[in-house]
Amino acid sequence: MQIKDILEKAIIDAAQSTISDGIFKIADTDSLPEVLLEVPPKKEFGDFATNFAMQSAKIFHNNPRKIAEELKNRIKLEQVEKIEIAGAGFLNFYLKPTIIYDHFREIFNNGDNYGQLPNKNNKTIQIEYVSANPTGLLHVGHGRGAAAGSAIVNIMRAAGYNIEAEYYINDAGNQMDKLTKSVNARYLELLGQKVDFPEDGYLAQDIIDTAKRIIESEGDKYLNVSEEERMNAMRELGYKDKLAELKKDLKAFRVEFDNWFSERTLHPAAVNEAIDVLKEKGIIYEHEGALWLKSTDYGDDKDRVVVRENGEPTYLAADIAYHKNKFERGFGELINIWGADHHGYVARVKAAMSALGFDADKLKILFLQMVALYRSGELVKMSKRSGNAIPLRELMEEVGTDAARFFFLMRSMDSQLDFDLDLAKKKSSDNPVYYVQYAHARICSIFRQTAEMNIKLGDNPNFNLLIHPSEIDLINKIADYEEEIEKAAKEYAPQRITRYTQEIAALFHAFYRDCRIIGVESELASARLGLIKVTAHVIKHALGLLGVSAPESM
RNA sequence: GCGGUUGUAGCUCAGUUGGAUAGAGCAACUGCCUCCUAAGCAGUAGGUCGCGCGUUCGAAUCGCGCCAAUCGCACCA
Repeated sequence: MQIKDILEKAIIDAAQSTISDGIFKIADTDSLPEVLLEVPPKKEFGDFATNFAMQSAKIFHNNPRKIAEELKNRIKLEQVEKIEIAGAGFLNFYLKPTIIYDHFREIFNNGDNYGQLPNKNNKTIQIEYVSANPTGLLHVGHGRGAAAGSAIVNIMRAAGYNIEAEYYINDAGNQMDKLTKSVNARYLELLGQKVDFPEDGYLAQDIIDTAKRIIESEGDKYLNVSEEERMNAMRELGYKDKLAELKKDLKAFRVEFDNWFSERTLHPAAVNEAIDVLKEKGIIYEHEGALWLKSTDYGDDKDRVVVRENGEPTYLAADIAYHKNKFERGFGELINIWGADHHGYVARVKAAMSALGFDADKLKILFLQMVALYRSGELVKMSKRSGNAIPLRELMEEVGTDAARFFFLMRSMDSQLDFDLDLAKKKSSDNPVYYVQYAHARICSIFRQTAEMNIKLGDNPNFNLLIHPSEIDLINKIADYEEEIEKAAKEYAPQRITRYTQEIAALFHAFYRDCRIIGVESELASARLGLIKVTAHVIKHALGLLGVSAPESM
């Protein structure tokens, strides 16, 4: 049982005993507030604090300090050195120092497993993210989604959730037609034919690269076939090439998926079936030759077309079929990560799911605000090379995968992100990613040297020797780690972990200043080696959740 | 016009069931390498938490109104 749970229980028991002793009276309908234990903002306020007395002032009809006094007198725990009443009625708990050492010893003995919480045995949660069209390169906006999604997947798995990561490939519909026409035009052009480039085609350089690769592998054999045959070939070859490029970039960016779901598999059967079910339920109607979803019945601003006048299903129709499919796969929860520019789309998808009889609340849509790149203080809008939105691979080349991921994960998802390219490239403590990585490298360096000097960690270091404030701070930070993972998972907030890595690195650097390992007597050296061993593990583990490497030397 | 997000130190931002003197990094200024990596550490300074009203013992946090930035409001995806 964790010390927090012990304190919580003791507080509740004390509160209940004040009632049974007749000190305070409460109405039958009242229930005790939840005990909120927090680490106080200042060290002087103890190891844990609760505002329970203030929270219960109302139902006890008494002032918080009086209540706190009664609670204080009833809580007797061997782990607690003293309890103080402070401020408006805070109860501050000061633990016996041995408690933190006992806890730290457990962490130490847990070794590399620290940071992996027990499996929650939940129904698998599906997280769908990136899902960029296979018609061009991933750009930095996709990069932020990729970093956030993969970090959330990692964090939730560490928190003990069962997770399946999925990529939805929009390999059907309009944009594939545009891709086909564009690749076709570039193919012919590169082989010396005169072509009119399609008006709505994709102009970027990467399409030319795709056409080049097709020529490399297939040669000019599609020059002398029918238009139809060539277009079919261009569609499949172009698609294959684009998808391969996407996967290449994602892999380089340390992003992995358990499942790649092709939109094509929904056409036409699943799409038709979804529409038929909606028709049966009477939420589809015909108007001006098109089929409309009556999404206004479910809170949408207006009704939406699902089948166009020309008989083609809209993107929404496929998306309804896709989400229906997801619900039918029986996940406990469905999480989508979308760009902020898609927020207007939520109401209609949820409307369709509700109409189909699913619990739309199970579908959780997280939004990512936009990314703006800055170089020398100036907003960078376009890639010089491609003339288009900045490709993720250019960012990776410029600042590296570690810095790109770390910077993407520094801010909460619903803050717009200003990405400072100059800062991300700096090799100094100004650059937060180096700052954290350096802490890890420093520890590894100490281990290399102590190994040479035959300073031993041993199996059972005496951690009670770690009494310097810098040591205590570091121990406490380490002890917080699993709770931080839990919170980050619950709030889908990877930036909490990013922040945590910066904080623990700062505490380690302070420790490094104050506490030497080489040159102190061996029992103390051993305890300190134990402390930094766990520190290194936690930093590496936390960076791992973010998809950032932890180098052993820099 | 309607909707989402944002507004906290000069800059970039943390700060969730409402709690103690609102935090960090950068930039600025001042110090610290005969000593395990100075890619580091310590200190100083910096605030009407966008504005107003309300709820509360207590509000950066909750409610309402306003202002500003941004993204959206397709038979595009």
